[in-house]
Amino acid sequence: MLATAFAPHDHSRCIHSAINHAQSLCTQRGVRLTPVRQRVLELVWRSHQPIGAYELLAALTKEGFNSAPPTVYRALEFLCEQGLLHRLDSINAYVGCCSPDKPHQGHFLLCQKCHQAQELESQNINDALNQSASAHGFEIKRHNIEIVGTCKACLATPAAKEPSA
Amino acid sequence: MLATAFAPHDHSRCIHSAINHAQSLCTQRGVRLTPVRQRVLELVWRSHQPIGAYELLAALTKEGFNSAPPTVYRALEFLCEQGLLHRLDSINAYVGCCSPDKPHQGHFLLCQKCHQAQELESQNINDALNQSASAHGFEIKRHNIEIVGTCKACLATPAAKEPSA
DNA sequence: GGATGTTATGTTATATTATAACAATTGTCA
DNA sequence: TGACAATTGTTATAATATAACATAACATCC
Repeated sequence: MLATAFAPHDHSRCIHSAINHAQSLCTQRGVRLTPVRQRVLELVWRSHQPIGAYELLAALTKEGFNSAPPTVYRALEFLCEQGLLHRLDSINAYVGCCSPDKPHQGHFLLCQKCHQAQELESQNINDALNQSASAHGFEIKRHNIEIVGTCKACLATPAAKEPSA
Repeated sequence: MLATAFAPHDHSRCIHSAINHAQSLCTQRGVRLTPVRQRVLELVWRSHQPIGAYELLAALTKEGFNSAPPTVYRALEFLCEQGLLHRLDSINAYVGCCSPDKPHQGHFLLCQKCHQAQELESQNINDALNQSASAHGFEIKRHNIEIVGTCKACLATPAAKEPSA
């Protein structure tokens, strides 16, 4: 799953794995993956394209969930706290986390053309950040790394391209 | 100027230098640093603490500038395009750029305590980002690197501390 | 100087994103 | 079962950002 957001793949496995993972993590941690929380997680995982709060809200409404903004923001907050989602600040949108069992902040490649997001976990980036921070005596709490550009698949296809999953 | 946001310094020199720099760059480029644009730039440079659009708007209003949201957003857009400001996506705020003459995207240390922002330009970070991107065949257009935590000065002072400039 | 095109600003309205505050419900567990 | 905690419902509003169109300022060519 780790490096496939931009490439065609069996996305149902991503969803499945994410939900299973989430369920067992929440059980382990003694927190509750309630119906609305699980549904939000599934909706975010429908694709590798980050999704906004109000788009999620619309989807929930359509499915008959009660839904006002706080509903979805609370679910998103919970899921982010649990490391099941990441928020992408540059686009006010959320994307599923690829390895929620180990706490981390993601590094993201965001394709401007197909709008997929690929999460990276680069030790080199972490090292470089830590080095810069410590050179300034700065103690890191969290970080946000968003790299915007064009993905390999979109570079290869001159015409506009639809998201692959 | 480059490494002093978190430390006490003669901030009037930062402001002065930023404005002079901006004026000569705009002249060079044949673009206009109009009164409202220059004033917004000065207001952002009042400190190293990133400032939001509506706070700028309030300041402009107070000074008798015409001001509705588009006024300030347009000025901010211009200044960002010219590389005179950076936008910090994680806090919806703007901060002056320390080296507007060479095009770059900044890397920022954001202190949660004193709310100052320190811009970095780390070749190691750039290298690590480029390496990760090219490993995925990804072409970088721009990036946003925000590191949140506690600065040296605030780590040294147990009590709450006011911004130094 | 006046006509003309371009850039910038003024103005009104509204879209988008996010949270506060309090009430009701559900889950937990002694 | 009662009591407390966690979650969700509900209403209202705050905070951030842009669309759309009108007007004004500037440039420059004749």
